[in-house]
Amino acid sequence: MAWPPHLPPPDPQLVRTLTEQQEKLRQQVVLQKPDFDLKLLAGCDSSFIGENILSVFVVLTYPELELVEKVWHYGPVEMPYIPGFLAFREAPNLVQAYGKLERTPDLIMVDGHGIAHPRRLGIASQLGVLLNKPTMGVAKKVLTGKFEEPASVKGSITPLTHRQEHIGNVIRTKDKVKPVFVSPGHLMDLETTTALALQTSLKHKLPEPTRLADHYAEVFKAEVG
DNA sequence: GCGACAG
DNA sequence: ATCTTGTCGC
Repeated sequence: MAWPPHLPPPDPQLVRTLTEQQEKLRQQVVLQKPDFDLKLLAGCDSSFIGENILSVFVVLTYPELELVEKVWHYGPVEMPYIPGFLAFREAPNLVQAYGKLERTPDLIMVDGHGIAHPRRLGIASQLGVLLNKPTMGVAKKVLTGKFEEPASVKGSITPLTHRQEHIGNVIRTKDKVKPVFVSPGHLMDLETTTALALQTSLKHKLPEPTRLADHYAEVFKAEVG
């Protein structure tokens, strides 16, 4: 994979190392119908402040979707952003934030892709393996694959495919608003992932877990900075 | 060879 | 992700 024109050219040696690590983690990813009885649903997101990263985790009840907990962790960013290797930059701090939760969620919705990734290991999948927890990815933009624009009415779904594989779905979670790209991360399947993304999308484009994590990332950011 | 590229 | 102005609609 090459890289966007506006981004600093990644170090070839670093990319080689990270690619090897991704392969090992990818082999641990499990795609299956989740076996949990969904009661607590978490959402996570990160924001940046200079050389530091602020990661947030929120936990909501299911199916009520009431916020019951929110935590954050602030630390230095060790890795540069390289398309396809986002997890190496954000996952470490997300794991630290996750450790601060008092409650144990049954599933985590991550801001980014799951297996809808060039090597099938987006940040949602990688985080799932690191935490040994069911995860699903909800991204605002496509990274890999082809798709048709879903109809403009909420609920419209279109498949995201890559190399003959159905790696995710493009979902219109709100009328006339750009769709989101969802894919299973770990210990999840595409069907459940798609259903939950829609079920938890209320009056906004993003499902509640991810939307609230995104929201509190801004709130905490103001408190920290 | 020419694009495209999560956050 | 972040920077950054005005503008449209509920």
